[in-house]
Amino acid sequence: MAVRDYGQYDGITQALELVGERWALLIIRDLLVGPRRYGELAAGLPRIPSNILAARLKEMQAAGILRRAPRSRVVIYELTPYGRELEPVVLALGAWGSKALGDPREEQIITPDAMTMSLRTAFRPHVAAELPATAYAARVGPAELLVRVDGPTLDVARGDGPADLAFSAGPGIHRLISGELAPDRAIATGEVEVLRGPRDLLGRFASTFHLAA
Amino acid sequence: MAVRDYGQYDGITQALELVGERWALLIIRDLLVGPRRYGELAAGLPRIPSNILAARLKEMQAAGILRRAPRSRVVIYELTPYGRELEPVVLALGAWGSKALGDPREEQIITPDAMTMSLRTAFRPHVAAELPATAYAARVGPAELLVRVDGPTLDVARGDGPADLAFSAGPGIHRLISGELAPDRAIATGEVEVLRGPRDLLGRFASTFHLAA
DNA sequence: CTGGATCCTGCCCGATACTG
DNA sequence: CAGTATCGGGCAGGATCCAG
Repeated sequence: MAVRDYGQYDGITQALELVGERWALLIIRDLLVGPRRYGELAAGLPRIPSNILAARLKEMQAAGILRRAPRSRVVIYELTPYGRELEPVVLALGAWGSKALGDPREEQIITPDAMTMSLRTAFRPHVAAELPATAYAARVGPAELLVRVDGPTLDVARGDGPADLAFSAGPGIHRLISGELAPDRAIATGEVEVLRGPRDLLGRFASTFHLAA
Repeated sequence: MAVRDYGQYDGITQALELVGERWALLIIRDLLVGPRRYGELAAGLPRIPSNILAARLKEMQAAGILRRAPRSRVVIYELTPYGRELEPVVLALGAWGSKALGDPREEQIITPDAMTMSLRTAFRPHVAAELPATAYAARVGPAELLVRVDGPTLDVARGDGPADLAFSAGPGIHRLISGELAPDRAIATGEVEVLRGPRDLLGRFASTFHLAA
């Protein structure tokens, strides 16, 4: 730890020493959605080598960012309060990076946890507060999410459920959120397919989840 | 770029592909203070190998984060507007990391640019707005900074100048900003030495620059 | 002298096999 | 299922060298 060290004393450097290594912040991203088992983390990060996942978990545990918690026969990993304080960092990174997202390449996948954090990034509570409570069932690739907006609060859960609007989308959903693609055009081009519910609710979705340019 | 790829399509992953590699965000940190020449960047990051610095500059230039700008015979590097949008990310990282800063190790240094960004991180504009305009001349290790607070705006420049309060501090200045160390105790223990001006202005400094727990 | 490019060494990462 | 062990390759680290 002492050799491969940035050698500076300030907050940014310290942060990078703790979570600056490869894969670390993606593990944090998934744990911000909820506690996860080792296998769940591995499934959400298909390209991570298992030794790297194990190493990162150990390092971040030693740093007080996450903890191994035994839960009725199985072990789960969960963020400590200090680890949860990384949420603004992850949201800021997500907001910045999403502006540089082009079209997805063939091998790029969208995982449920990544999609959940993207929605949290794009969520505009002050806009949502003015709108009626709405539940959306969104299927993005293989990810099924139940998105409940109630006033200024957002809840995203995996799986299906009762929803005012159910739709299925490809990665083009990002262009909808970025405002690059208008809701009705998204439906017209087939990038978003409405499965149940009034299709004009997609406009409400787009104004609730929006990343400013 | 295609092999060492995270393989996911979302904002956070994209951000990490652009600025997630070693040293990248420290270069951004320094460029957020102002345009810098190659040698200035190298001086502010003493441990970076020159090939890595050159490589990062090229990569981030290709990504549209910074640009090489010829300025009267010399080349300077400056952030593009998109690169400047990383400021919230860097500030969030700095705020988070500074909470984990222990005592500095022997070899850890404080550079002027790092200190400038630390001050920006800790600056509380709403508090400063209630206080009279104040100029501080702060010497932290080898870094000499002129810190001007005028209402809700902050300006940090290198070098000396007219100031209401001039003080010299070690790395313990971070404990002052974190609230761990009261201003009068910082003076009493010698962690901060007031060179010119009324010493109770250090209290104003500490309430202007403060990181919430 | 500044702004890099080049070389070599070593370690981290990536991939996979293997084990409690 | 939850990791550990092992090995090869590639990026990082450090010194040196080159061009304008």
